[in-house]
Amino acid sequence: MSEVESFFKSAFSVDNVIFGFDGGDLKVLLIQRGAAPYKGKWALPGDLVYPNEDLDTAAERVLEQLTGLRGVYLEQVKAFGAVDRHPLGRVITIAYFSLIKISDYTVTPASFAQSAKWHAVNKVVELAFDHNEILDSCLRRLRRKVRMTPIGFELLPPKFTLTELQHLYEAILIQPKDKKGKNGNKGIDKRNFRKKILSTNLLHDLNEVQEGVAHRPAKLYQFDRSKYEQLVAEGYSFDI
Amino acid sequence: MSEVESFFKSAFSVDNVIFGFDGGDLKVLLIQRGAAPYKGKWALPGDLVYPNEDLDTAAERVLEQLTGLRGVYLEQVKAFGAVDRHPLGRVITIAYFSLIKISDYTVTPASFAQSAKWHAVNKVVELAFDHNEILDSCLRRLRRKVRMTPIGFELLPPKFTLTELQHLYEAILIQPKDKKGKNGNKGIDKRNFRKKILSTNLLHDLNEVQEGVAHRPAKLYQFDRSKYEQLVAEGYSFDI
DNA sequence: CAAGCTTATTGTTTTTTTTACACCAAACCC
DNA sequence: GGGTTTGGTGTAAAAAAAACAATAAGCTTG
Repeated sequence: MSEVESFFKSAFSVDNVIFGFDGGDLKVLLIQRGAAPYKGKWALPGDLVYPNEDLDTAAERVLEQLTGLRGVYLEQVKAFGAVDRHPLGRVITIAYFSLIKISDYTVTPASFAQSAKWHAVNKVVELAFDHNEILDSCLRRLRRKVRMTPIGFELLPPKFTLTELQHLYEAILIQPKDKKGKNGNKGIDKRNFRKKILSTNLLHDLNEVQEGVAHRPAKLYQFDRSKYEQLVAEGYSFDI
Repeated sequence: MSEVESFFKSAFSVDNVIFGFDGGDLKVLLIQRGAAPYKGKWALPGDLVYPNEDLDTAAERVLEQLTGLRGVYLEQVKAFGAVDRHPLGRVITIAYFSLIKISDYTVTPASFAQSAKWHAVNKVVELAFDHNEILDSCLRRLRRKVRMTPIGFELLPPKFTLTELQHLYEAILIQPKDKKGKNGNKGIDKRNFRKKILSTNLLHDLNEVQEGVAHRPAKLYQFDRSKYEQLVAEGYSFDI
């Protein structure tokens, strides 16, 4: 390792916690490492930052190389820099999380040989490096942020039902506390949730309904981003 | 610059926004740079991270070298890594903020030749590098955090009055919006503030009063940290 | 096509939290 | 002892949050 170490003295990287929602669980996109260290382990997608590249740009690049997506929600969380966090040298990493519509991600583009796969965040295994810790930080950040800003919609298709939206909030906010038995996590009250979310006036009723469901079809809504931005300019603050 | 540039390729630093409270204004401790770049400009205290030093440790070191203080409140905020943020090379910096009791900071210890000085956060001038942006981020973080966790007490002496505590919250939370004229920033209602803060039961009434004031002396209180930690263990969440 | 199944939709009441608001008390100064 | 200054207190109205259950709409099945 020593000749590697002398070459590879100090560097910085970005790691990206890419969240998605499949209607039931909150998921995170992980890659299986094809090379040492931690070969075979699941890890967050990430890369070293290029010498002339901003941190945000590097995070966008990692995201695009893996998913082909651009212009999606991306937020820096914090830096992780424990001396021994990387076995081959001093590498501090800047953690980001991004929110994508899971249906926009099809299969791994050709450019990435590694196998990438969605994992339910509640069932994530042991990851490479300090990536479990990074994931935890990003998840906590998401839990806080999703109640203060309307970023939840980034995880849903453009048209969605109120039930889907509620399930999204439940998947993000309700953590499995008690292992089993009667836990206090009842879920969100349906009537109160709908009342609250509709009272923001940020959902546009499309006058369309679901199709192909074996029960009463639900109405479809769309998030009205321009209205939100206008309200923010007037001092409005989203809060769910 | 080119020979410097080739030597000084890429590095990381920490910068520390050290907050204090003098009874009236929220302050930040700045140093005046004694060397290029930005010689003579005010800047946040910071330093390069040593090769075998954790990021948190580096931030603690910067704080201790400047103030002589250890074991004070310190929190990482985020990384700043624009390509051109440092004129001499690629340096990304990890921003921290810390909260100290302003009376614990006497004068610059001998180890630091630079002149360090408290500046009211509302009147901070143009700083070196991207330090204004870093300060803004840390201030926003403090504003959010001070309402969610009882960190405000870190800025007050061990014994304080409710009026002092209220002034602290006002100094942190009320931002001077409208330049002049009738702004909407009325300040916090005294009765409601006292009701709310006392209802947490986290303030211990010391049965002592102020001395040497030319008016009715106020009662002194102390923050009960052990009670807070016990309540947190039971699921309590501070909220002001 | 009727009965049954599944999910969607809706309103009221109670409780809790937040806001608004004004007067007397205590110490010092002169 | 009267004036000045800051400390300390309660109540009522408004707003927000929480608790709670019956009917509606479409599909499936017999």
